[in-house]
Amino acid sequence: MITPTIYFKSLSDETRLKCVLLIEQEKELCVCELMTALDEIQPKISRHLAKLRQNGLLVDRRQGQWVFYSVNPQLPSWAHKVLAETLSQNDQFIAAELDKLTKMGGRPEREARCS
Amino acid sequence: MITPTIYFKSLSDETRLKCVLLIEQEKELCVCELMTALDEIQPKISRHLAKLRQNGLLVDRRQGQWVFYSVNPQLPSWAHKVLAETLSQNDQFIAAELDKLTKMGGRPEREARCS
DNA sequence: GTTGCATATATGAAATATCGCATGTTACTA
DNA sequence: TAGTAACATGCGATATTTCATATATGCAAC
Repeated sequence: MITPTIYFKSLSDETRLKCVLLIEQEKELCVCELMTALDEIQPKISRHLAKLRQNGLLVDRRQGQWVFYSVNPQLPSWAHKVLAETLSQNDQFIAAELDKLTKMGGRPEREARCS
Repeated sequence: MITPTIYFKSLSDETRLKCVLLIEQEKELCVCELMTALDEIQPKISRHLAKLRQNGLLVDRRQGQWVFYSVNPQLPSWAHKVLAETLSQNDQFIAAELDKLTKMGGRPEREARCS
């Protein structure tokens, strides 16, 4: 079970926090979409996502060449409420990133998840 | 206004997080009470409280020789809900500290605040 | 197998955070 | 004014985090 310290430490970096909030908002995003949204190089995004996965905040699924990340459905409810509450009152915080995501071309197609 | 990044960075250290949650629970605590509860030396507690004050999470009031810290009433509601939600589902996280606080002798008397 | 794209990780340097100790400040008391 | 208790801060040492670059891995198409 994730501790409050590990949880908040995971959210304490701006890149990681924006990744998590974008994923919370969009349900599922792959590395290349986050690269475009945040305008950051691939290893940087990948490394932060790895930390978020190791710390239990995100889960990933591979579909062909893409790896999609989503919020871990097993997160305790307080942890998920923290994300939902933060997102609901901070649209400005990820507005520019969501805009770039919308304007991005060639986004990968999703197949239905077996969930 | 506090940014989500600064807010979560403030909560990312275990000492700071426990201080904030204890204060949220007890409404108001002074440095020496937090020293006892967390069993940490005074400069360490004081420095973390200073950072929490600088980042806008806490406010302080001096009463005689004591300085009492409480949660900033001007925190945006999402930020306060994060504290309340975290506290409500993690009693174990600060149980030992609350116990030491209860057993502490010679705690300072509070005077009514002019609020 | 080879090429190409998406993603992951290793490495080491640079930046940042945390710490203990010593010292400074403020307030009460005598 | 001197002494004591509570709290704050300056400083150097240490630990942790973040970063860019380079390289490795996994998958699909040919």
